[in-house]
Amino acid sequence: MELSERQLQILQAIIDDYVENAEPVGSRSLTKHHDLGVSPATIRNEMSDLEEMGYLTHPHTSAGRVPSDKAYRLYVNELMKKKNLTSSEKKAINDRLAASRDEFDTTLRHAAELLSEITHLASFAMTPAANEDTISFIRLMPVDERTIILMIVGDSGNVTNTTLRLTVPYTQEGLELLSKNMTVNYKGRTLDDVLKSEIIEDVGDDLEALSQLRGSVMPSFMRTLEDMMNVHLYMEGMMNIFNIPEYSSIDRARDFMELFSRKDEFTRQMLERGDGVVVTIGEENDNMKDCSLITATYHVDGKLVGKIGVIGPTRMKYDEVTSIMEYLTNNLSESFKLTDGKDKR
Amino acid sequence: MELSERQLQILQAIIDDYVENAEPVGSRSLTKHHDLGVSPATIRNEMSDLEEMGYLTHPHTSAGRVPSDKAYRLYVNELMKKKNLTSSEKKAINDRLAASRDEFDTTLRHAAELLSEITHLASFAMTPAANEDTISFIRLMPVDERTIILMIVGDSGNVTNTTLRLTVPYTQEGLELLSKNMTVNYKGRTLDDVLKSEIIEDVGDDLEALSQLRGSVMPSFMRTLEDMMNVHLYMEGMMNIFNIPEYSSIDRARDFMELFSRKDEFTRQMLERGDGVVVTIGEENDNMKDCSLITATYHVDGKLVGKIGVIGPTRMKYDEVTSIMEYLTNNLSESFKLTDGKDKR
DNA sequence: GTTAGCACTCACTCAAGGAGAGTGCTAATC
DNA sequence: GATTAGCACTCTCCTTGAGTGAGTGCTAAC
Repeated sequence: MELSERQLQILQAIIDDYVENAEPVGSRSLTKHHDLGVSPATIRNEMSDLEEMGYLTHPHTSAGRVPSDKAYRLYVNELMKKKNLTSSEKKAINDRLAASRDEFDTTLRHAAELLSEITHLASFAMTPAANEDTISFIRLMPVDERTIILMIVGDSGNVTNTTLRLTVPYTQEGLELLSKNMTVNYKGRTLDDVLKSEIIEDVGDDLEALSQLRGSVMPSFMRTLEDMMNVHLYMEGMMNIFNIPEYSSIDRARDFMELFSRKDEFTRQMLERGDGVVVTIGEENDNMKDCSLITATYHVDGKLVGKIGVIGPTRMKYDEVTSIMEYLTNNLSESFKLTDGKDKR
Repeated sequence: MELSERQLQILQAIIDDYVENAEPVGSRSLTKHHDLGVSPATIRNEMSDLEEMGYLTHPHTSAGRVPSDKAYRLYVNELMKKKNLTSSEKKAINDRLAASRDEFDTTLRHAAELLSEITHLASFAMTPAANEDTISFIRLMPVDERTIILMIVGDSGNVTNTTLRLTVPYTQEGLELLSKNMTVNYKGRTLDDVLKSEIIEDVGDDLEALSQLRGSVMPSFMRTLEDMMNVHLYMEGMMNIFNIPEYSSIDRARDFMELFSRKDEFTRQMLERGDGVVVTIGEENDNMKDCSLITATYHVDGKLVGKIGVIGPTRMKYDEVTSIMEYLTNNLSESFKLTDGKDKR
């Protein structure tokens, strides 16, 4: 069952040709484009064997061969070599990410943009799942007589704020007291933990007015926590798929696009994937059985984990794409180190 | 050149049929579906006149008639009647918007979602252009020894924050001093004004350390102001266009989608449009000459102006869409009143 | 002014035929 | 025994042409 050296060589050649041209490759054209040292007839015999082993398929009798998912899997696991990015590619990545270094979500969106520009495929970037992030402090600030701002800051630097319209009046002192009170209660606890816990009616030295204020603020507090935990998903380059022969029929294109309109489901699926560069090919995916999906993880502050990804036809340049993603995630992780080297707590 | 009553009736019938079926309508089928009281031959004569006047076109000799942009314009200006939304439609809109009343951007996104769900077209919502918004206060808050949060609050309730990584150390007092200092300098000024002004090196009672801190903060401050001014664009229902016969070819679909991938350009164009419900049909648009575009404006705090919009083929149900948008924008404006009735300054 | 009748036009569908790329098998060759 | 040349066969794709049907435009009658 082991493939011979020559079979591997032929398989690689077929994959190369097919990835390039998106058309079934025949024995004769293969010998033309590659120096394999044997005649088409020999290629045919080998192709026939490879097909029997499940590495190639046949759209119809008189067509050339097409690599199967199994072939791509073999290629990804054994055959492909890491590509080195050119220094201009590296520079483009570095420049684009550096421009927005201190704005987390913007940086991520740029990463997704880069990914789709370089690979000419659809790409996405997700913020980390923040349920393990811990609360650093909570602050309430006045805007006008009926409007306040609620701000929650996590230890990872994750910040969310909401503008609240109150139905009860408030005082500056009331806000400060409640801010401190909430910070004391929740500091150091994970978002997940706080969200799941009962709302604590800490009556300690509460005044009547304060407890009213708390009552108005708590529902929004919980909602904001949830939003803070939510993974944000940025998608880029969806248009690219229109240029890919695989999706040149309107129905295929629609199917492809619909995967992404269900953002929540898509996000959930992506979260389940492992760390590092993960490649899933065709049938290996739960839905999108005619796509390949490559994800890679980056780290924030060495702790929280976010993902970026690329989606395209199974016929894609796995070597290039994985190499770019590796470089990109390393770069992101480096950017997102909060305090260089030191543990900040 | 004035159209007769019968011609208007026929034109309306043709528009109705064509909007419904997306197929050129012939004289015979028109008499079948509408009670016009005349024979197909008469219809043909009238159609011929209408075509001469530019209200109808002919894909080819032996096909039925298709309304021209001019016909839709006439329809929108003269013929169409306002549709009343059913109470269940109204309820759906009210419920969906009420659920997120205090989170501005979320509410807007929901509005766009609603719009595309009801109309089955592509839709968008834009936050107001905030260059006229004035600064209420600025605050700097510590996170850890190298990280602070910069928060800018506008008088309209517009809040933006950024996490900054400092290369210089800071003190709590330094942050507070700088916050106050910046607030005093910028309070009441419009974002536009501040962005355009030179960075003021207010050396008054500045310490050396403070001026260093200011130096690190100012570039991010400016960048954050810019972000705050930026119009956010939420697009929904792009997938809907796959179900529209006009865009059933991959090329047309691609052209359509490409309009939206250029978000900045698109936003700029939309900002130029007038207030209230604005309908532009086919050739009346600068690009997207085969689409119609309907926009409507909502108000925040009676002052800032944002837009929502719908894009589809010129063949669309103008009466329904405009009615829904009118209802929706009224609802949004109502939601976004900060302090009911009273002027808050 | 309206209508019936009829010739004509044009897109669309379907089947048939030819071209081209490729396979699979067999027999000859190295 | 592996490799190769040769050839019949298969299947898609493209083109062509005939047939169909919806619709118009014109003319003559009402």
